[in-house]
Amino acid sequence: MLPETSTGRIDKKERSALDVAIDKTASRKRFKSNEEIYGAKEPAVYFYKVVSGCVRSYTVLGDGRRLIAAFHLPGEVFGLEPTERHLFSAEALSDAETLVINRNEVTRLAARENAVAGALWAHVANELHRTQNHLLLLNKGASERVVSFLLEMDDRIQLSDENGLPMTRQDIADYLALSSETISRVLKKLESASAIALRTTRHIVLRDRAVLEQMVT
Amino acid sequence: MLPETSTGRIDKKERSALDVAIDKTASRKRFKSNEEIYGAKEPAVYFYKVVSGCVRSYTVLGDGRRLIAAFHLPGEVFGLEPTERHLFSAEALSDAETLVINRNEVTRLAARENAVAGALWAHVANELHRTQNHLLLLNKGASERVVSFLLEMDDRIQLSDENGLPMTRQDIADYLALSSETISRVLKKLESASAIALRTTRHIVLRDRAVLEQMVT
DNA sequence: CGGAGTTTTGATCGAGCTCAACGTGGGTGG
DNA sequence: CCACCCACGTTGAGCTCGATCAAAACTCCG
Repeated sequence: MLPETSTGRIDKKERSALDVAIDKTASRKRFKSNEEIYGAKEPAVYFYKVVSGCVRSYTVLGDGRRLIAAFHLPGEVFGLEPTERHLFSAEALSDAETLVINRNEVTRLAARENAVAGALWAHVANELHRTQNHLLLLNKGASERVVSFLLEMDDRIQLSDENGLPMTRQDIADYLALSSETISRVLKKLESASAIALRTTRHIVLRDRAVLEQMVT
Repeated sequence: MLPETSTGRIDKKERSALDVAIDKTASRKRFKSNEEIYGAKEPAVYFYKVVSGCVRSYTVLGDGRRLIAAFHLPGEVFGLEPTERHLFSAEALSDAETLVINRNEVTRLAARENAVAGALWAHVANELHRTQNHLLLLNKGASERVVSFLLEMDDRIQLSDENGLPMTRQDIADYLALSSETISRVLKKLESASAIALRTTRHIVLRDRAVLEQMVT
């Protein structure tokens, strides 16, 4: 028990234990661009694993602004909340293919198989870690937020000419709690400083990772 | 498994299961005002339960600003991270008495007793829920943050003439990511609107909860 | 090509920060 | 018991960063 992932990441062994559980019970489902996968406050009957495409988890604040809590890329599990109801809504960013898993089946399995229980624990721990990082992010300046985002995305997908961002400027803005105009301006500034290159709007290449990393402090 | 606390709160049964575990193994330790309990990145060998006084979990950002992640009041458990090392530092706000629990002992117990494992799960789930709320908080205006804080504190301790806040303005500021000056000004404004009364600096009374609750939206 | 959604760019505005000065109250030693 | 003291809190003035508003430019498809 208590899988002790010092990095906060799900490690290989646990991931495969959960994967096995998922493969046993999952069915496949496709979502079109901007299609809702589930809404906040709905009973969390299912959770999901991204096969292809990209998904956003978000909530709409009282004043109508949208806060994106996370982007979910292929291979990642989302919607597996420790509560009975979803806290966030989820939508496909682009056309997306997912595996749909019945939550109860997996939790029943977890009661018998320790490895699965460990994987679930690790997943929540990971989620907590992510959220804490997001919290720290919002206490930084605009440039630092954008740079953190770029570095994070470059870790998760390889940013290159062939491999662009799956999300719009507005999505980035809502993730970083900035306006889309500010995203534009910061990116421009980073390009002028030749820390990045903007091949097209979606294709951003990190030119000087060292400089970028030292900006986030 | 998966204790399903829809409120995100640890429910009675689970709390007592963890309490029993704590009572079996805990020793008592006192900390003086502002004394460090543990530092960020230290191995998380122990976790704690507040008996009396108040504790803050915080981190210091790159630019020297301090972000308080949580205040821990009597009865609450803190330092029980899902990672091998503490993510935050913890200090006593005031003179505080705590129970110190060896983490391994409890996790070993959890491997055998399902109720204890459930309590641990619930604790992390609760922590996640808290952090998510904190995240949403930082996307609101200054007044809304302060009001949210007051309502939260009134839920946790009864704010009254006899029962003041345990923390300074600066602590509140670092929790809400505002300056202490802004805290002062907002409190003043709320008093002028007779939504609250400032008996002394630490003794704040909520006069019109309805108005306050409708401010946070 | 054309048209709608997205991105960029510019100009202005404002919430909250910073810096500085002043007030206050709780604790300590005489 | 009082006076002093020093950390804490309040108040004011000006500034800054990023939001907002407006409009032009680009891009992706039909």
